Amino acid sequence: MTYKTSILLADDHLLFISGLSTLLAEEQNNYDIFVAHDGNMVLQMVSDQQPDIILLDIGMPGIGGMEVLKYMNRVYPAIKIIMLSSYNDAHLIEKARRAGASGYLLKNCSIEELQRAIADVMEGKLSFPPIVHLPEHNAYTNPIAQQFNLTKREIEIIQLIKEELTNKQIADKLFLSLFTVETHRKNIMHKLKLNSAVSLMKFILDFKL
Amino acid sequence: MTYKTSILLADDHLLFISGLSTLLAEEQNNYDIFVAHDGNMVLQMVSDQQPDIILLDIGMPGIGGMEVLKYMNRVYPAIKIIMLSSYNDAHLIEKARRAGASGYLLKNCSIEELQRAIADVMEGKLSFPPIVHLPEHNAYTNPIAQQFNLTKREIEIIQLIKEELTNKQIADKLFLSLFTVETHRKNIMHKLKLNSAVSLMKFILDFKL
DNA sequence: GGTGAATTACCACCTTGTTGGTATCTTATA
DNA sequence: TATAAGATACCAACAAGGTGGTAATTCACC
Repeated sequence: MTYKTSILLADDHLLFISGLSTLLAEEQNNYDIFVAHDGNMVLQMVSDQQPDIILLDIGMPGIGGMEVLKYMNRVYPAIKIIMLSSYNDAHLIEKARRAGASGYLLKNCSIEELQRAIADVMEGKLSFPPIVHLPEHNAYTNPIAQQFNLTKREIEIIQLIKEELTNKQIADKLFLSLFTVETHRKNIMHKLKLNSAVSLMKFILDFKL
Repeated sequence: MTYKTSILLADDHLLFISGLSTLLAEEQNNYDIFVAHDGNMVLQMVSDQQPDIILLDIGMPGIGGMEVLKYMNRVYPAIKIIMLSSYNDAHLIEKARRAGASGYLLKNCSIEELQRAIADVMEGKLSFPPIVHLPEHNAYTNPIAQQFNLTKREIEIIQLIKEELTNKQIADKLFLSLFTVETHRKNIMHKLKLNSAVSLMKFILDFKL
């Protein structure tokens, strides 16, 4: 009999782990699947079953995935951990890597990618998404900003408004006249069809400018 | 041959819908399963397949679940929609109900609950979680609000400030003197250690008051 | 019944932002 | 090179909010 890779699925969404365990159990590669739906249960299952790999939801309630990861890494360094997350966030990925994860998978990956990652990790490799320097959604490429025809300077000023600077402070920072900043602000307000500094702040935060 | 209930699974997490469709396909009750992983694909699949039921993730990126729900309800009123969500949030549940959903399921429900909900909805019933009046995290019980010793009235006024009302408008709405509102605002600013209306708005949004 | 917190109300002075103008200079581009 | 868009700068009148006061009334709670 061939060796079965034992996998612990840890995610608080029952539907997700039921589905995923069915899916994995169906595959010809044999897996032993265990499930846990909160941090405490993970700790329990790990000490009971000593799985090879844990697929660990990063966003579990209570003891979160990151905390479990750090704990596991300290107490069971032999167990490989692949973080599961909804977010393709370079920052999160880095955090997981530094905390000792063996991999990071997006929940919208395919089953093939999942199997590939499991296989890689079992061979001792790491499995992280390539650091894609996507056209990052900074303020300048923000679709909202484009939609409202905001200019570079206007967006720059919006960034400072977001930092709660007054027109005077912005003028000093950018070596501009107070009048100039007022003019820019006036134009911004027109373009966004707003009529108060407070509304502007709400707009900026709501639309993540 | 018995009639198969056709179900469209709409969720951006491929692993989730792969798993769930396997799980549902395995069940003795026969389902026809289709999947979609974004809002546009949902619209496409619905017009192609005319499913009986849509299991619709409330948090899809791009065109969100709520928007799809509203659209479906208008254009295909015969199709029943069960919202899938991670959040047991009375407010969200109410929103879904009012927008015409036939049900609301938590992603951490069991497969049995899912089947029960599908069956109920096919019979024309509604399937919503019991309205549990949990200690709701409204503005009044918000830990931040408590930490800063904000009074009921102050929180009430903060809610209106968040709606971009001016002091005058708040005074009219609450049948108070403008001076009174100014006083409340002054006290709020002191308690939060802020010094401008703009900073206050940022604080309110950042801390989700 | 007294105390303190909460709510209400007022005033004067100041700072900040809003609005609707005008006007010059630069820069990208057709 | 002509034109348009962008950035810069100024002004005046006005609106909104910020600050530091005072003070009366209500209401919960000891």
